[in-house]
Amino acid sequence: MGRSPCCEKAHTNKGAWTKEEDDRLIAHIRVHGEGCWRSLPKAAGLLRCGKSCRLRWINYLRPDLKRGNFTEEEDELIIKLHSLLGNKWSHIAGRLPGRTDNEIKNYWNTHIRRKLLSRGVDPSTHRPINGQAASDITISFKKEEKEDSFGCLEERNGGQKRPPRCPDLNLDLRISPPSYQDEPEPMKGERGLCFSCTLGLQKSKDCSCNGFLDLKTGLLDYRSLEMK
DNA sequence: AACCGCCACAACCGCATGTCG
DNA sequence: TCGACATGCGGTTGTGGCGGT
Repeated sequence: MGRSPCCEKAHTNKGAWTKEEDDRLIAHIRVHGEGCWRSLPKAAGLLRCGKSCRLRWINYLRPDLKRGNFTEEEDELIIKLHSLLGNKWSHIAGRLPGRTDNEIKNYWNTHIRRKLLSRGVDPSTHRPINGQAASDITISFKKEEKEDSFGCLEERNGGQKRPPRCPDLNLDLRISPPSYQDEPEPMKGERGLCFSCTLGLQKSKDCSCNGFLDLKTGLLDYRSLEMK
């Protein structure tokens, strides 16, 4: 279907935002709130397209953004979430309060990729580059389980297998720590993890433990538990 | 001082998805 | 149900800073 351009390109500024443009955008959103991005530039007196305004606000001007370096804990959390979700930056960002998808995407491409490569891990598959079986970051689903919160398990309909509904999710992945089904009970103080928690959905209604990603800093944010 | 290459990150682009009449 | 529109998302590009030569 044909689409009109998102903005009148001939009459819009491009490139870096000026302080004045930032101030105008902030002032407008303070008064009118977020939304109506298409009409916002005109209303705010900005020669920018709506998408540009939205990006600028979401990625840099929002008051709740956490600027500055990523912590080691954030690094590891991003790696874990990426192993589960792939390049779903917005979903990953939803679990890192104060961080944006764009920020995480850039950080991944510039820092974490290199970090994983230096560990001998393929950043896209999270498997060892030398071809060995992945040791601790893989996803596996038990056949008995009916469906996870993302609806990614195989379903059986009249005994027939249906393909997973999340073809873009690497089902060869499993997140550690592994289930204890074939292992001794966890040591006192160690925790087994329910399936919700292995997906970073601690405290969801399905959580049956108090485990995974329970960072001491309380970094996790469950605003976006509902996946598309 | 000038040049070059690399890196980090801000911003853009095109497509997908959601919503509404 | 369909089309138009608004918004969101992920990949890619552009650019400024910095260090090395």
